[in-house]
Amino acid sequence: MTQVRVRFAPSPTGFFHIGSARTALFNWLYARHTGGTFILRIEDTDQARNSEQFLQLIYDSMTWLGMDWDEGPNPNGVGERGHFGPYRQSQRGDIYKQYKQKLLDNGRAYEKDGAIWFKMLGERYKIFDEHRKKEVEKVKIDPVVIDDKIRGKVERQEDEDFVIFRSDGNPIFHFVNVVDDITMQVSHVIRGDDHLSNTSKHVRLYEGFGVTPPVFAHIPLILKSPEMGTGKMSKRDKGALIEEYQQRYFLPEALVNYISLLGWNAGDDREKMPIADIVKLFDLPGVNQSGAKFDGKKLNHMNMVYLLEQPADRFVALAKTYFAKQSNGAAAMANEAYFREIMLLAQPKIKSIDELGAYTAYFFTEEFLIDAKVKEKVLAKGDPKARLIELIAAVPTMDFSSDATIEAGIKTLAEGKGLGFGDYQAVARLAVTGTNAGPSITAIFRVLGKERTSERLKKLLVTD
RNA sequence: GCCCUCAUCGUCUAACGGUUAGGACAGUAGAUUCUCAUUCUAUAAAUCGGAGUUCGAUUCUCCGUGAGGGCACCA
Repeated sequence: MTQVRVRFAPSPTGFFHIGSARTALFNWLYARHTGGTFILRIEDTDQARNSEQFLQLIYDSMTWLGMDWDEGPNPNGVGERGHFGPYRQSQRGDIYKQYKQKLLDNGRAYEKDGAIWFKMLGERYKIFDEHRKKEVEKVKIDPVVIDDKIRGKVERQEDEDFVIFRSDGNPIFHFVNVVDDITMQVSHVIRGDDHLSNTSKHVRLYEGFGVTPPVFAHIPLILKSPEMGTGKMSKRDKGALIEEYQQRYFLPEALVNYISLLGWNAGDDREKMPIADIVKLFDLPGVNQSGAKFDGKKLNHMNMVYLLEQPADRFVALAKTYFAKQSNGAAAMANEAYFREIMLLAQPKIKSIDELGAYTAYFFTEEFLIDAKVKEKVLAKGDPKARLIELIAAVPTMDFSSDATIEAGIKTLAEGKGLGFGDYQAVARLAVTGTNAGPSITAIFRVLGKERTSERLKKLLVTD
């Protein structure tokens, strides 16, 4: 068994999207599963569309998702690792020239109109192509048979010469892709289904170089969800960009877990599982053949499940990075212990980190908003004003040392009036948070302290 | 138009040719907690159509249909 060498070969011509991430992930998983090598190769031959910004985004996204590469440019873009470089196609011009010459020398390439064409072998004839509205020259030739690890045997006729070097001197994708895979000794090409039709070209190129092609494995595409329309997921679709999840403070391991399930499963009912288990179980024959529609709701759910089980320290650290980026810096500047206490109250209640701001706002300012609808609702029920007055009177003598003592205090008050805890809860919550949602009211009282609790209760009474 | 690929609940997916076609997300209905969220319980929901092969097809074959991809001096 030869050593597994796989590569992920993005081009820095746009945002890093979920389809790219999944292709990268399947390559990475296969490398880690087999103990092979994962190569990151930058396909930046399209000088008109490349950008340094997008190149950096590739490094950042890969790193954030936890997909480390054994060979390729360094994550900071300075220098590189591995012995098969350079790993940026823009720096491999000499290698391409050399390989172009090989084809020129062995008669498999020729020049026409300033471009270099790859020559198919066989009897030639001309035919008018209705689709392209021009006459094309075709070659009578046997179909290429691709023994795909995921799709099985696929046959396709490749019966036209094609350009491998543009007249401006730059090589074309098919050519560089194959040359790089040869020189980097790539053993398995795992890529999107959209390349399946190209593969016959690639096989002919390998043949032209006299090299045995690698194993191919074409994974199904990620499609738009029904509400987004039809077709494959594109960079313009909502939820398609990795960057977006990073900015929304999704947990990368949740995102990785979710996308691993798009076209693959563990073989049992398990869905949420640590990356080590996915690595252990992942294999090419287990990959599905049909396209998977993207479901943002399931991803949200996965993220929530991961968030709930985060250790306190990691959650608080995540919350800190989130608040540090918010325009209102009050939370980020808050006392460490106070901040931590609040975040841990919020953790079991929120579905994503980016809800934290709104969810905990009232802890960090006295100028929090009162939700008008909630207010209307709460004030319409029972005699909230009387309850408020009673609370204001009772709070100064209550024991604020723990949730339990506060609960006892309110219950004592309630019992004295022949009422229940619930009769005070809603109006108290409205007064101190402005909402009808949040952690337990006793915890909020305790964290706010007697002073601020009293102030807020009084404030509502006055403004009411 | 030509070529390639695919086809199980709305969505992601299980099911050696023999199951009451299973799980998860999203629905719906209840229960629980001081609110909200979580959680729990219940519930509805699928084998694209037609031929064949077989004692028996979700599963194998063919034909339709539908969906996706490709057909560049883009990657």
